[in-house]
Amino acid sequence: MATKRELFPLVVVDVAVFTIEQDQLRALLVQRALEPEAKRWALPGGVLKPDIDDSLQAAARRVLRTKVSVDLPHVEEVCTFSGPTRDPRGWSVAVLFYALLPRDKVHALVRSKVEALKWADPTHPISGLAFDHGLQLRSALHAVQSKVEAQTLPLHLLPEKFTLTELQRTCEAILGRPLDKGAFRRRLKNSQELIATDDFVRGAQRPAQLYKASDTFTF
Amino acid sequence: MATKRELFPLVVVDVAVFTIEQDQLRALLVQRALEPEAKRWALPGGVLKPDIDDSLQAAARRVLRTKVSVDLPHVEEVCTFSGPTRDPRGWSVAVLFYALLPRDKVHALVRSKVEALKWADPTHPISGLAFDHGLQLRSALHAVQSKVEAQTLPLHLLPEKFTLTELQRTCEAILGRPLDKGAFRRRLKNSQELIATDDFVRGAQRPAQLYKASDTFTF
DNA sequence: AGAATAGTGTCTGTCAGACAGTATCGC
DNA sequence: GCGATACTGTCTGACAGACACTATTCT
Repeated sequence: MATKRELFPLVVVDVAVFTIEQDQLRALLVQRALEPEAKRWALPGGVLKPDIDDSLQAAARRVLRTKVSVDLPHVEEVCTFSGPTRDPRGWSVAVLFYALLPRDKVHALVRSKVEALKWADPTHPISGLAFDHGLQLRSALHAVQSKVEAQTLPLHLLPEKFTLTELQRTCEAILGRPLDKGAFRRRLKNSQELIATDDFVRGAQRPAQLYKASDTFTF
Repeated sequence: MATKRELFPLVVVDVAVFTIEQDQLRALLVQRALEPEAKRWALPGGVLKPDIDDSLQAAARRVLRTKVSVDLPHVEEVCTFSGPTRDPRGWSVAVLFYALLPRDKVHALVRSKVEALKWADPTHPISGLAFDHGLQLRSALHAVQSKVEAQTLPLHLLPEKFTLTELQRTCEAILGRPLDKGAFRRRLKNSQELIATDDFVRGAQRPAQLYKASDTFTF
């Protein structure tokens, strides 16, 4: 006798939220409050609600608003994970997204409907996550790394204005390897992606010029 | 009053099948036999069947077996299309894949459960396709072009053994621009992706050496 | 021989990595 | 002045595009 589950798969969205803390790349994990997989750490995710979501991407943004009270405009699809056994509730499709949280908004997150939040280091595998979220996190990391490797600037991880050194540290944190300062700055000068502002950061040494994204920039 | 459709989205897979005909890139279209959008041209696609599919990718391969009687081992996910209005049946998720059909197997296709088949030129937009398949086809084309632009060889479009000139013509058809012969061949010599065979093509002029994919090659 | 296609060699511009050098701050 | 960080200039090697050149076949 066929149940509804055998005719209609469960559709969920999961989101890997990345940020930068102390020049290190971090990924957001939430501790699940409800079954299945209650109490286990997982990527924030939720079941698609066709009655209130206008698209899968909108569902991903709703999940972030609901679980950590943050609205991130830039949410990108990575790929899907599917099959009869990845979720104990039955045949499921998980659509994975990633989002970048600006470094200066890390402490704006508020947990809601989850037991706890934490930031983990995604650059080496994390075991024990719920469902196939360990695999999903690796896929999301790879997607972000490919994007930066392909010369895209991860400006959404930075405040509105930032120094070139901060941007370089951010790229290095994502890629997991050092970049040459001269080559990095030369590339940015030649591209039209950044606009130099008149502001400078006055710290303990020589002031650094602040830059911002050009109007034409899109991640 | 909520219907089932408002709680469970329809999940479908669509596949853009590419091949090479007379040194031109072609995409497979099928004429739909059933409502909705009966009689209109579309990408081959079908509803996910959780009771017989082990994954979305397996569903995509099943669709190709069912509709055009071909089993293609290399089916890659592109992205998803979703929303309440893209399919008249209600809120739907379409997962788009692309597949490459070897040039020498173009005539192995047999229509089944569709009115007709045809090969279209995907390099300029095709209007009038069912659902959002015009948009999907553009996305799939872009995915294949990006892959080849990123130095991946589209060997699945060629017979098992092929000449370097044939490979170059194939890449040119996908990218829509000419490639330099010297640079193209130099790159292949330096990479370890191809193996030279002892066979030659004897045609109307100087024989050309045949190559095959190296064992380590993966698309 | 001539046409046609296969295949090679060479020049050059571009660009990234390496790294040394200069500039400007706080102390 | 000195340390620290910001920023620039230059050398070099890798590589892609351009293109001319040679090689081998058929007619």
